[in-house]
Amino acid sequence: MTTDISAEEKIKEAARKLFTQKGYAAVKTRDIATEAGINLALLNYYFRSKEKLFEMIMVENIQNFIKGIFGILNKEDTSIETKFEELTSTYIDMLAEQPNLPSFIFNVVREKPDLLLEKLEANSIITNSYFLKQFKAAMEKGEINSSISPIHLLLNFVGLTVFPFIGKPIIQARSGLDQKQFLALMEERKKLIPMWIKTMLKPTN
Amino acid sequence: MTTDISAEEKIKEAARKLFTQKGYAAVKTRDIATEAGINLALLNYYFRSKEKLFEMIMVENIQNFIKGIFGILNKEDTSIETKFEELTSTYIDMLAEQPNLPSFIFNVVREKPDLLLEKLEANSIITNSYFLKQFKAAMEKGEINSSISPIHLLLNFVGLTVFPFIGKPIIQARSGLDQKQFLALMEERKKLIPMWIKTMLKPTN
DNA sequence: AACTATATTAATCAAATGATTAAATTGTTT
DNA sequence: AAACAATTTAATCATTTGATTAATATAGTT
Repeated sequence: MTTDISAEEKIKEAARKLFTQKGYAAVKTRDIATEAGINLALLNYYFRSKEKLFEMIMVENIQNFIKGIFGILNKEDTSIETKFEELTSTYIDMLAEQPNLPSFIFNVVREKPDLLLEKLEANSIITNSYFLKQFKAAMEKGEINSSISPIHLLLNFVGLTVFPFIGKPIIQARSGLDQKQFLALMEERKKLIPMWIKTMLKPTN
Repeated sequence: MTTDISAEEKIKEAARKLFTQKGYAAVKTRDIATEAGINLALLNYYFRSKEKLFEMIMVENIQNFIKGIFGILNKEDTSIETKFEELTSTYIDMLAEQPNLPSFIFNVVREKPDLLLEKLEANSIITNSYFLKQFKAAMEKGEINSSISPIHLLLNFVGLTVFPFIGKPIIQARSGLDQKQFLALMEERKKLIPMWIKTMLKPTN
């Protein structure tokens, strides 16, 4: 017996699924209504407009995407390496459950550039983090390869972690990996990525 | 004096620009007509339908994305390391000129999953390449770290190279890098990425 | 010039789409 | 039960959107 969900919830979940999968323009209000199994008018009754509904989903998706980072980046008693291990593990678990979050987010920038960037303002998570202080300190002490700037490191970490999920549909189609095998690969990467990052950070002497 | 371009060309270029930027559903035929400065009916006169026009652009975009790989992967007289250097350089140059090709391609899979994957069938570039033979041979000889499978390597290479361009709008907005600075960073990566790949490949003894 | 094929335009169509309305149903309070 | 508010529905609107048409203009051919 499926728990009795309110119409409002049904709409929101249908909208989340479709918007996250296909973006804004490709999803029609009638698609959402059908997916939710409700009358089209209820969408406007509860959420005023398609636009408003989308923004709501978008904000939640962004929060899902960046929550979990904050705590890790600001721990004062873990090493840089440990932080990368925790970040990788947290991210891969999250992406395994919501594999098209990254595509969604990068796509909002394409479809509605202003909208996302404006909502993203509040996000100074990284620049204000304890992690960054820690990183700079290690760099001054010469414990870190100074030829790799923090921005390269960030690009690398996010690229290594997030990219496989963006490319997932193509990868699976081309390689023939099924869902299980794909997840097993990602599980492997939980150990591999921090290792790779570690070697990148190692000072060249 | 702008060279006199035919209406057909104007439409195609406008379509390429807009579709590549925003995907299929978000672009309206009238947007294309306006961008091209032509009468709406000409779009259908020359290209039958929005769908046909889109497919044409898509195929060309995919070809742009994968051309250039083939030659490099099948050279019989270059080392694995050299191949990665050439791939990185070729790719970053190409992406610098067409930064939203990756977003476009990954997005087609979202909007029209069947369409892209069907067109992608012909693409067995990697699996049939001389590179793969070379790679497997090196692995058997123990010249390569056997804990990293070719698929991880591919994910890493593409992730490190392509991801920054997918994330470009967000990265620029958050970091304040201008176009010039961003390109300088990517230029740096031409040397860095092959180096990182190299250390990933190094056997752990 | 007369003819023909091609290119271009303005006007219009039909379907799709986001949104609203008024009526009907259900739920809650008195 | 009566009265009221909240929810849901079917019908409808006004725009948007992809596409077509018929008329006109342009260029090329005889």
